[in-house]
Amino acid sequence: MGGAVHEGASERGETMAESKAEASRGRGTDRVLDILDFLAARGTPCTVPEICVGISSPRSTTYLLIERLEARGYLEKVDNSAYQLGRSVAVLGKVAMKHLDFARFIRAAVQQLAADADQLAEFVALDSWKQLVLMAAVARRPSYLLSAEGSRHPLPRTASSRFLLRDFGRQEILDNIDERDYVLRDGSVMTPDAFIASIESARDSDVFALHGQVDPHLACIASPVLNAEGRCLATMSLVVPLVDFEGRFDFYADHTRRMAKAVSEQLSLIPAGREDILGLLLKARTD
Amino acid sequence: MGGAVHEGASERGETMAESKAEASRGRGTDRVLDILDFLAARGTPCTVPEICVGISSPRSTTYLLIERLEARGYLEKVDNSAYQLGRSVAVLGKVAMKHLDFARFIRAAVQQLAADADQLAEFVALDSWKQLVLMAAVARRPSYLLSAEGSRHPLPRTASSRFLLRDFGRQEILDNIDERDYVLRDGSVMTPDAFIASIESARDSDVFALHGQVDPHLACIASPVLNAEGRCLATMSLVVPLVDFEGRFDFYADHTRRMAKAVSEQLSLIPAGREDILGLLLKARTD
DNA sequence: GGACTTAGTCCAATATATTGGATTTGTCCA
DNA sequence: TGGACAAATCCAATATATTGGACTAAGTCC
Repeated sequence: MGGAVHEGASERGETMAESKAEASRGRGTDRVLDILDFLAARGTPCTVPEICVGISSPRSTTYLLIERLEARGYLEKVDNSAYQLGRSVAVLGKVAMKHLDFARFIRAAVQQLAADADQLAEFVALDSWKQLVLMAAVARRPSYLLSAEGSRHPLPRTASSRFLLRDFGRQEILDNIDERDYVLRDGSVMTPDAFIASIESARDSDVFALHGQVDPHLACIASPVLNAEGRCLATMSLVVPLVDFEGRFDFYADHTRRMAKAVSEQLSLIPAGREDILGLLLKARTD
Repeated sequence: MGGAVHEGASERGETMAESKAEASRGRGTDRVLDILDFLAARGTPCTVPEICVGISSPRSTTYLLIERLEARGYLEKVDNSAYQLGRSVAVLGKVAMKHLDFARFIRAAVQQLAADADQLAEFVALDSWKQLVLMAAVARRPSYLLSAEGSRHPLPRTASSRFLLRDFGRQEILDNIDERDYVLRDGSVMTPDAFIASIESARDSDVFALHGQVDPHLACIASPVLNAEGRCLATMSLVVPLVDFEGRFDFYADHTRRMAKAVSEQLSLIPAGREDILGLLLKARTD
């Protein structure tokens, strides 16, 4: 949505403009939720005009609704005239958190994936331009693998990075990744262009596998965790000894994909660009 | 609001019922927030009919609004047909919590009170039919006082209890308080009836003081922290050596009252009967 | 200090959200 | 199986929430 629109010929343009577009009225209930979602997505206080453009609603309506939300403690005015989510929302969230334990759900998913595949499973996100392992679970067999929660890896070495970097611009990627990170485990060097190309090649896939990049004896397979708009928030990933991996790509891919989808549903409403919320949700201690 | 209403004579009652009440239409935006607040106040999943009576709204409207809320992740269906607050609300709450640190505010208030009065100040709630000190702050002078965060005291000994028990029924109070708790510090025994009477006597006050009950050399003064409906959620309290207290009641009462009011504003939207939310809010670790 | 931009308020016209009640669907038990 | 009750859906009538635009207030910039 929002792509460039082909302009009609100018003489026709007038005619089309004449057609009463009859933009239908918005609904108050939707607008109220739009306002809340918008402020959550921003994360910083916003003025009423900012909110107006952010949710594209008329000024009169917006002022009215914001007044009502403020009266009920859903919004609070900070400084002079910027609003942010209010105490009612905080209380509501606390109550919601009692039932909804995101951290537990994701951990269960990681453990399930580890059990299903009988391999090391990870839940991975982007942090400071490294791959950060947020959760990891080993299968029942004892694992010699080094990956642990909290560990960071250079992005070009990881399968997950192909999805995690998908929504960044080429230049941004080139600017932020340390050039030492392009040195792979076997000592060979990947060119930034090859890396970008690799990211592009994964754009339309829902799994991506690397063999021997992290470790010469390991394969790594990842599947993206997406929000409602299709932005990649994180990945589910398996680390598999090459000896197990041969000829079983589909098996591992299927399980990884399935769990990534399940987690995506849970996290689908995290707004694009607010992956920090993911961190907050995982830190939740609910009782 | 909600006090007992004098019924008119029965024959007049009919006449009044006849008057076309012309109940004006409700507003969708309000109803949406009503639903969220109601579910937060309940804390358990509710069916649509339950919500209808809970917020007294027509069925058709309620089904419609709930459907919209569910579509946006603000509500989730559990089991077959009961709803509870959804993941959107949890995310919203997380974001709101970044700005709104209730724990910090209350702690600041307790410390302020301690500094203003130059005495031990406490933020106190009811827990398992004891008085629980949730937060405490000492004035700049070193204090020999024993009170500490997490400590529990028998209710009849405390000034705070007169407010904390205000909204409970006589029988409930009698049933739940251990009879040993009626033994005061000096060894004398307060009768349950005297305790109930004491609670009643404090009902219309916004401060209550006890001399020498907790300790023969101490006075204790408390002021209630109220929610929007006037329910007592907690108290702000000062513990003062009797030697300092003499002739300075107004000074201590004023400060205690003022801080209790300030905290009340912060907590005013905690629903009656959900004091557990207070615990959740205080535990919030926001970064 | 005057012109210009941005923020906020107010109001009448009308598109539509809300509503009661009828209807259908589901559930429970005899 | 059927009868009774509750839950959920549907629908037309109308009360009203939404809206554009006019208007005022408040900054901002030369």
